[in-house]
Order: sequence, then C-alpha cells, then structure tokens
Amino acid sequence: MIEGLDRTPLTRDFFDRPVLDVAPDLLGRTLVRATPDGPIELRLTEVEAYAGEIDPGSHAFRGRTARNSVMFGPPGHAYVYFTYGMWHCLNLVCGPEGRASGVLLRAGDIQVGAELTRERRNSARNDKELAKGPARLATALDVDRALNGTDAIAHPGASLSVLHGTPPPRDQVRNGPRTGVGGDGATHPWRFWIDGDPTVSPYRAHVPRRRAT
DNA sequence: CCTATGATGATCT
DNA sequence: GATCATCATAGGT
Repeated sequence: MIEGLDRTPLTRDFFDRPVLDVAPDLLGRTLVRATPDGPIELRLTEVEAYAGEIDPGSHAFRGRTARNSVMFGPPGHAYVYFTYGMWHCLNLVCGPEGRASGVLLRAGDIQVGAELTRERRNSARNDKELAKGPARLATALDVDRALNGTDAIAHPGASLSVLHGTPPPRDQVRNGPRTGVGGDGATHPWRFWIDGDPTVSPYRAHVPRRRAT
C-alpha cells in the first residue's frame, strides 16, 4: 500500500465545478478500477478538459446525440467512447448537469494491480507505459463501453471510483495544447500534466488522415 | 531518438 | 464518404 496516500473518496461536489477547475485538480488523484481479480489503482498524471457545447474540440459541440448523452448528465459519471475502430477512452463528466463538459483521462502511474493489466497491455515494455496514453489507460483498466454512464463516485459495488490521492504541488502542474485535437479546438491549452512525470504521454499534433481508396 | 503509416469500425454529415 | 480526444510497428538518424 502507498505510504501517505489519502484514501478518502472524492465526492460529487468535486466534479460539480467548471471543467477548467476540475481538470488540473484531478492530477495526482487515485483512480480505482474494481475487477473480478482485484483492484487496479493508478495515480492520474495527465488529463484534458473538454468544455461541452462551447468547445469545438468536444464531442458535445454540436449538441446531444446518442453517443455523447452521458456528457449531458450528472457530474461524476464515466463517459466512455470507442474510436479509431479499436480503442476506448475514459472521461469523467464534470460541471453542473447539462453543461456537457468532461475530463479525458490521458495517462497515469499504476500503483496497485499492474500484474492484472499485463495480458491486455503486453506491448508495454515497462511499467511506465502501461497507462501512457488515453487508450492505453482504458485498456489497462479494462474499460469499455459497458462502463459508459456508470457512476464513478465511490459506492458499494462501484466499478470505478476516485480517491483524494496525492496531488502534486501547484508549481508542478503544467498545461499546453490538447493532443490530437484538430480544428478551432486545437489552440486551447487545456491539456494538464505533472511536470517531468515519466508516465505522461508524448505530445502529438493532430494529423488529418486520408484513407486508402 | 525520430517520423510515417496501417489497422479498424462507429459516428455523423 | 470522411472523420476520428489512438496505438503498434517499421525503418531512418
């Protein structure tokens, strides 16, 4: 177990704030994934904010659809989507209900249960790569669309929950452009990470791809 | 270290 | 039909 870790769960009030307040405040928090074989716990090191219908980079920018409906619901719930034909990404809904904002969980440092991720993450060459990137994080934690809409505020039987953990000093929180986001949303410096942490994913600019004909 | 590219399918226009 | 909040791999420096 981790010395000095604050295992108090985050409450719904934590998430019921503007996304640009919640996102940096999630760094250093402990995400707990309950699996049949035991818990996987990871310290969040990198996140991105998506500000709902005012944000061109957000899935909610053009209003509510079947896919993004969870974003319009109450804060503290998981929004999971499938992308690039292969991957899942995990977000936590925040802000007041209806604002449709959320935080993409981009990377973390696995503290407990690394061995439970090995089969799914067999391409990882070391522990720091197990959850370095949003799809790797979701894969490591065995998160898929079955968890879309689940409440991540700690409760009996919760599949996902977040503990206070060990937030970094404020001067170790850095921010910059979001990764892989194109269009007008690309310029917002709404990616937040812990300076120097080896589990933070490399920045990649958005590249429009042309499919083979 | 770096850059380039194929994989793969749901979603939206 | 185009796009996509990505990753693994191959090959060059």
